[in-house]
Amino acid sequence: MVKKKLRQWYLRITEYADRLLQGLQTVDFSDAMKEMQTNWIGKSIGAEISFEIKAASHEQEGTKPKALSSKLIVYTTRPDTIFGVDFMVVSPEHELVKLITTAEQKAEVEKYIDYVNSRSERERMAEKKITGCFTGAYAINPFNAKPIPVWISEYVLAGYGTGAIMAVPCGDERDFKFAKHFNIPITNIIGDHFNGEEANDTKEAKLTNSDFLNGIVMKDAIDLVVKQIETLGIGKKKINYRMRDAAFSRQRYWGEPFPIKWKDGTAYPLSENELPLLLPKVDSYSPGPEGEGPLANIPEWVAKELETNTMPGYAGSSWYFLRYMDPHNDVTFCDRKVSDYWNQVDLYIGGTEHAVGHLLYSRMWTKALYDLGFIGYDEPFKKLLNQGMIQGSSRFVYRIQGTNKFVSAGLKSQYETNELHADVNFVDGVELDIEAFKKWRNGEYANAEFILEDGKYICGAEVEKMSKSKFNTVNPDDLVARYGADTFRMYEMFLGPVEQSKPWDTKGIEGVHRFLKKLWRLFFDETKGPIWTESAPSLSERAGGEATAEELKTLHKTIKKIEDDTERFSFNTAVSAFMVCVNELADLKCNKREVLEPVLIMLVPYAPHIAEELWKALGNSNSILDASFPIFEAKYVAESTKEYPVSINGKLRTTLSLDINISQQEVEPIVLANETVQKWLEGKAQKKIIFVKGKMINIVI
RNA sequence: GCGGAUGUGGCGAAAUUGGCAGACGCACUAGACUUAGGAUCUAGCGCCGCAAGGCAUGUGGGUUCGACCCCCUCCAUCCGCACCA
Repeated sequence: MVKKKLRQWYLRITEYADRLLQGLQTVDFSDAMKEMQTNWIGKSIGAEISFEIKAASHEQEGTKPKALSSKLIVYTTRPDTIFGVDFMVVSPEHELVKLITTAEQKAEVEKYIDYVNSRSERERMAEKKITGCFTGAYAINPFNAKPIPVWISEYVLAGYGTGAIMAVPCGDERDFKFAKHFNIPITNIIGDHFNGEEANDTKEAKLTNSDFLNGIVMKDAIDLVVKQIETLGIGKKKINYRMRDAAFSRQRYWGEPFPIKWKDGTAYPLSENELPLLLPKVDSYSPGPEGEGPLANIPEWVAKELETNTMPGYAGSSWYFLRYMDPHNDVTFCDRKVSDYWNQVDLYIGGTEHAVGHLLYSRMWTKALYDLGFIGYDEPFKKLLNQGMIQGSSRFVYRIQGTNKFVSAGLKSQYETNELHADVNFVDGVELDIEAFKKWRNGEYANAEFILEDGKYICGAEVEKMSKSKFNTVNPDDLVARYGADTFRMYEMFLGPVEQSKPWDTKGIEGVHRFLKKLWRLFFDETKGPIWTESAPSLSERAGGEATAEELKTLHKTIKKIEDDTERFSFNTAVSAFMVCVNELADLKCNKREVLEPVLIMLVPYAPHIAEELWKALGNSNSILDASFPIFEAKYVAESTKEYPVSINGKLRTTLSLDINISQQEVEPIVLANETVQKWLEGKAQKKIIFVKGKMINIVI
């Protein structure tokens, strides 16, 4: 493997950082999503302060300090701690390192930089060792002329802020640990708030040891110091973002071409009449000779000096919803009148895995198009609903180290084993189908031996992301073939709240399937054929009369529930409401078109195929998609009495059927006369009777 | 470490505004129909108890006439970010 520098294009998303942050307040996203984007953008308000540097070792030797033209500029969010700075840390890659390192420290610094370079990013993140090296140089605190040793350490990142920090060990945990590790004396500027055992990042402490800031509460001192450094011309207020510009070119894959051509090493955009730039037809998508994209393999493309990188997937995914509004327009991507008409995407259902990618890029893209006047809004998605992930349920086998023997999960503690994913498709529950396992991966385990428990090989199990690499993927095609797409769709909805993740488990799918069959039987009998009836006798020989009050009550109760549940994305309870409805209609032996037809219409989004099929079976010639949603009428569900729960001291003891409009005065004597209530009162007088109309009755004794 | 979420029967879950905990479904038990049942129907099904009743929404506390729901403590699991000064 060889590391190579490649030409890359970047999307200047950092230009939009602040607006992407502001915009979050105007959209209906979950808090988790807003939090993720906010953290990713990582806005921080602070100051850049520049420090004079002197090479102290020269001074000590009595020679003239070497005049250093470069100053050390640090970024801090806590300028109020300026008098607590006990050392500086610059990143090992910082350009100043070479300039300021003293002769005495040169060897050590070089050794340290070699060490840092030897470590991969992964190692650096995984093991957080405290490492560092003194440069021999000192920065001068501009307020009290105190010399501050300058160190280098890998914990300071070159890419953030100025790549250098002022370390305040009494207020920052990492700085504190660093100071302890290298025995750097710690200045306490927060009085009692610092205990010497750990740093305290409070902003509430009154400053001590801080010259002109003494006695001022830290959070109030921040602006004071910023003003002061601005007056002195040694720094300025500065806002930083953690977010980086997004790499916007790809080499390995086919993607949209850049409308860019090169001339003498300079990139020029193609003129309008050269657009659209279309990709050539190719047979092979292999990468170009020097790790460039596939386009570098195409002579006519290269001859025109066109850019050979292609765009990443999110180039298209950032704005496709606009094209969907006006897909056949060959003049512009989407006519302004059209996008004004459709406006924002009302509801976007997607997973959180796109939180800091696609969902951030589309927001930026929309803002750019808005700025250019192509669309009239700068947020793409009005509301975002995060559906949970269907996770995989992984199975593991345990191979005894250095052997081809596998030990059943219950016995694995007796051996040194390696855990391997086994394909869930040949595990029944947790029992491994050994023969299938032996044939797996072209017989890689054909000669494996197995240590069984009770004659079975038991696998370990864990819930993980569903992924091919974990061999825990299941193919929905099998289920669709067996139960149909409607059952599959409805079962997914029935599993639980949409926004919750859960492992894929088909245990309950039968229930949904039975429901659909039961629905079917309201229309058709296995032997008799069609059994639905018409309300008006003249329309059919199967006349059933008017729908009864009970039938209409079931229907309208369901209309209300489905409307409400769908509106609040509570699909699992909506499915259950359909089940209740069909159960009730079956109990009532209701086969009336007048009642069944509205149920079908409501069912369309949940089980579209069967709804349409039954709709057609009823003799409708249009599509059920064009039918209008049934209208709820309260009169059919109105009750005249209510079964009130009666509690004594909050514990349910009995229920009473009472007039819906009964008042507290009327209730009290009825309740007190009740046999069960009398029994529980045991002759004692009640202190209070709580009566909540339409809800409950509670007697306090 | 920081941030977000979630904990309710054997299982998936419901309880929408603080007011009957467990709707609906799976699994299970018994029965009916049947040549048959991986079809359908009936009944039962949180735990303890013969019953009356008691106990139950991760733990411990608080507020309230009343808490799965509000507040505090702790525990567990999942997800995201992970040295961002």
